[in-house]
Amino acid sequence: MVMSGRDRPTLENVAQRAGVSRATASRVVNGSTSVAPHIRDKVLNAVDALGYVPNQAARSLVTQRTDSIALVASETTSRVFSDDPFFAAVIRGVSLELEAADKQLVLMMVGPSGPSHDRVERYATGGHVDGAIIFSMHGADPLPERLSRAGVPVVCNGRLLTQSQVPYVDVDNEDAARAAVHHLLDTGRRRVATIAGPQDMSAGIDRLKGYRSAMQDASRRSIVAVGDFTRQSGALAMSQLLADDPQLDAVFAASDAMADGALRALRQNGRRVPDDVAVVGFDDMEFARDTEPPLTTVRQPITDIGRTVARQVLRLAAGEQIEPVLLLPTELIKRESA
Amino acid sequence: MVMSGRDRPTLENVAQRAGVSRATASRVVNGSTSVAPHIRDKVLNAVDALGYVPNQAARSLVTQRTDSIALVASETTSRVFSDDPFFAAVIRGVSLELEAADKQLVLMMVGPSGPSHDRVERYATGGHVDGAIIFSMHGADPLPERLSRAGVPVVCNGRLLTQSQVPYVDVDNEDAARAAVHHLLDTGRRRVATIAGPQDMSAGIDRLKGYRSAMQDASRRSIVAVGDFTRQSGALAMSQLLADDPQLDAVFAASDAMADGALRALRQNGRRVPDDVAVVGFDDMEFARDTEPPLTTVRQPITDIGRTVARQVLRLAAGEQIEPVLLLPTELIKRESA
DNA sequence: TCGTGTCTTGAGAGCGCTCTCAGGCCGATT
DNA sequence: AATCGGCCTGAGAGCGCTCTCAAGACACGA
Repeated sequence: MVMSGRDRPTLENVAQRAGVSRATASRVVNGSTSVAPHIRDKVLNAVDALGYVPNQAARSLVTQRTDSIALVASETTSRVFSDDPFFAAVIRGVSLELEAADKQLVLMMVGPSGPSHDRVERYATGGHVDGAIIFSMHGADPLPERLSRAGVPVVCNGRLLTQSQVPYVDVDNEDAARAAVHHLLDTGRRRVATIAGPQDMSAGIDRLKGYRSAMQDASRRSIVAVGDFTRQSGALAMSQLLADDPQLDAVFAASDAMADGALRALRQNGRRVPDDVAVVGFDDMEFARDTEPPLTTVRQPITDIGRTVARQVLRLAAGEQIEPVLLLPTELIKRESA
Repeated sequence: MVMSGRDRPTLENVAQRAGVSRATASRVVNGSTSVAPHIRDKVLNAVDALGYVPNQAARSLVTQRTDSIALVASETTSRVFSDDPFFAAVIRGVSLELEAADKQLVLMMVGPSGPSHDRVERYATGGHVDGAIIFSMHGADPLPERLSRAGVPVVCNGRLLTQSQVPYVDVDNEDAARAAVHHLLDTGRRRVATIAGPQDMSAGIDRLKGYRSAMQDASRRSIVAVGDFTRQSGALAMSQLLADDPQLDAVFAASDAMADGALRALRQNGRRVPDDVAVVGFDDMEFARDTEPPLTTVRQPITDIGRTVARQVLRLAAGEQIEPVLLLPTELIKRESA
């Protein structure tokens, strides 16, 4: 078995070439200020003459840090692996932030609480990472709490459904949904339905709650169908809603993908948008401005959520206190569908 | 700075508790067969009594392996971070395969040959990973070659545009495109246009080449517009094509997202699909069956590509010889758009 | 001139693990 | 009964790095 790194230069080599001790070479490499300039230069020269790169394993062994953060995502989540690019946007944000801090991103997918669950738990609690970001949890997943209890800095994306102190970053889903529904009501819609997200995820639950509360405020009856954030489920739910209440004149979908599916279903059922039925989505994904008609939707700053959650976990790993809950702002983007 | 793992049990502790030497404990943990069963049991008991998890850093230090593989993706790639879920599907495949081999996935995004490029290179050549998977490269990116030359096992997704021996996994884009165009011609279409992908990526180049070659075979003139794999670019390109040749009766788009954009543009220009214009896409993404009309498209096994590329890099890292080029099959999925 | 304090440098002890090597035990063979 | 061979086990040497601690160098004031 040929190892690529067998002949990689070590700090010892660098020190030798520079004519200093290993300790001094280490100081230079790690940017200590208390090294005489001319010695510093000698070491730096040696470093790039030899193409020296520190061995992370050796470093971790002594520092007890790994400089890497786990990003745990549920593989089954439709938001993660379907035609909803939510996942990519979050990763992007996380990645940007970690890169800036010179940390690595270790991606772990977990199935529905199967063996891969244990694997993640063992890996994370095993000190392989300095912290973990968990997102798109379904149901009352015990993972965040467990990791946290095991001493791993954990920050989640999205409110936890368990009783738990694990900090999280999210938008105010309930409030945002309420705003969307109010917009519909304010523009004269009477029979407003909703296509809710999965009811084992906080985003799904809270947006439905927001819808209900807004409808209650206006003394109107709720008309609900549940999807799973995908286009297909949106189309299906829309058909159901139409069957349930052919008179409905507006629908609030808990994701843009579902809203897009709904648009299709409406079209196929001969309804004009927004003339007959107004549609509001949620996310403001890129494709929302290209649907027919362009989608009025609740923008949430997905990449920012990724960045923020990463920043929080880094702070936590650095021993800082962080806010247990951080809610990022949303904004209703008015286009033509409502 | 409180470290979570400060008091984690070490192999020494396990050995002590089991009343054996550290060497024997190590043997058990690593599944060596030459350990007496009753001793083995004692050690295993100690392991889970203490909740022992091996320290990866220490292990790496001596084995010179890290058990992790880097997945390098170009951040600018529209396929990666737009409404095209290509990225997620590849990751999924890679992840599945690595998980099965108990390897970690380290995700690295690179911008357009900026500082992040060096970072990736340093990191990978620095022995932090056992291998690297590179995908969605733009232009003549020197990264794969450099890493490979530095002794890092590298496998790419997609043909390289540089002269290079770096192995890759892909589909036969040229051939697949040819098949798509032939289908159009065979069904009586005369003026077949194409919306090509970016011409600094092999997938873009090769699919265009396939289109051209099929058109030449049929002695027809090429009608070309170039997009960047996104919906928006597809819509734009379609409008251009329509302006260039109002008589066109078919279009082959190099991605489903662009095909979807094209469908929209066609609709907006009053063309019926497939009656006036037939449309064929490429990818067979999930949404392709829900477009209006459902999209005829070239299916490529994206998740499989991810799996395969992961498998190849693992083999390479294990010192095996691998095929320099591996082409996975495509299939023309006929739906209603053509 | 000598002592004191400050600053830079080097020596060396591990971090937790794997793996080689040698020793010990035991059954088998002559 | 003595010797041989095979199989387990333990001792110990590192892997490459960081960090503590002490020693050396130097400037300064008394």
